[in-house]
Amino acid sequence: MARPLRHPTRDEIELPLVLDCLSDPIRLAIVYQLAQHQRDGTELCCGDFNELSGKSNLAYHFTKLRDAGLMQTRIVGTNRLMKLRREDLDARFPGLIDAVIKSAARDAGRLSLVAECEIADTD
Amino acid sequence: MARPLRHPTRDEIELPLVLDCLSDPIRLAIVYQLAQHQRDGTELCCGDFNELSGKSNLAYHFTKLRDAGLMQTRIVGTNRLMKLRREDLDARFPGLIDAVIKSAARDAGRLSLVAECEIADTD
DNA sequence: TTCCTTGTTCAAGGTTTATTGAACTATTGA
DNA sequence: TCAATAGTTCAATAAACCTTGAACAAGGAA
Repeated sequence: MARPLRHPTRDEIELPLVLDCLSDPIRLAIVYQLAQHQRDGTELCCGDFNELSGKSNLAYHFTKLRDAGLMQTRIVGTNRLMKLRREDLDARFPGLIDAVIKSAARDAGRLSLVAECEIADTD
Repeated sequence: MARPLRHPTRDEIELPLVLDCLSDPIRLAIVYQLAQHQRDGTELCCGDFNELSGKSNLAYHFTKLRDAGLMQTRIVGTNRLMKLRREDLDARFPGLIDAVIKSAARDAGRLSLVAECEIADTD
């Protein structure tokens, strides 16, 4: 399981692939949650998204997000810690991720960006 | 041919559908060209995109763009005049279209946003 | 009217996608 | 060593997607 994961370099990140990733509701929710937790420096692991779908389906979406250059994954023990590649994305496509995250936040009601229980406790 | 075309209202425009539209290279090129010509108030007709693909394939993409709320089409004689729904999009998703257009412009080389001949005469 | 132009619609095709469950690997902890 | 945990990979399936060409509809010009 310690196979090195391939990530595209900054320059290899392609706009259509990024937009395609963001156009899927589950992937948008993943990116949204990564963006939220990025602000306090937290990395998330696969299990943190279990409310969004089944494990194998999530693994499929994680691969797409990693291949498109949206997120970085590092392996720590039996966990995968993931974070948004914000600096790279901002450098390649200034303002894009920001606009998407903010637009998603405004439409949070229709988009189901988080699990039901997480919506409940908005303390 | 004078059937009224259905356009979603501003509020009905959905983020995932918009991003999905923009993730296809042909549709991104259409939106890009609409955005360029919008600045001088020009509307474009279907034929203006003939270099991008065949007519029936373009009609398919036009329908998707219209259904997603990205562009408005009005019928004038035997032509369809199309424009970007910039105000509606900016109201729903501030900064998004701008970031996408600018990112596309930067990557113009890889994206083939215009026909070969148009790239040639950059006068 | 007749033809030409503009553009849509339809059916068919091949491709890619998202989703599932079962089987598997690797690490941790008892 | 053994079991539990975290996550991947594989095969299968149904749905959606993009593309093509042929047939169609409507307006403008001769």
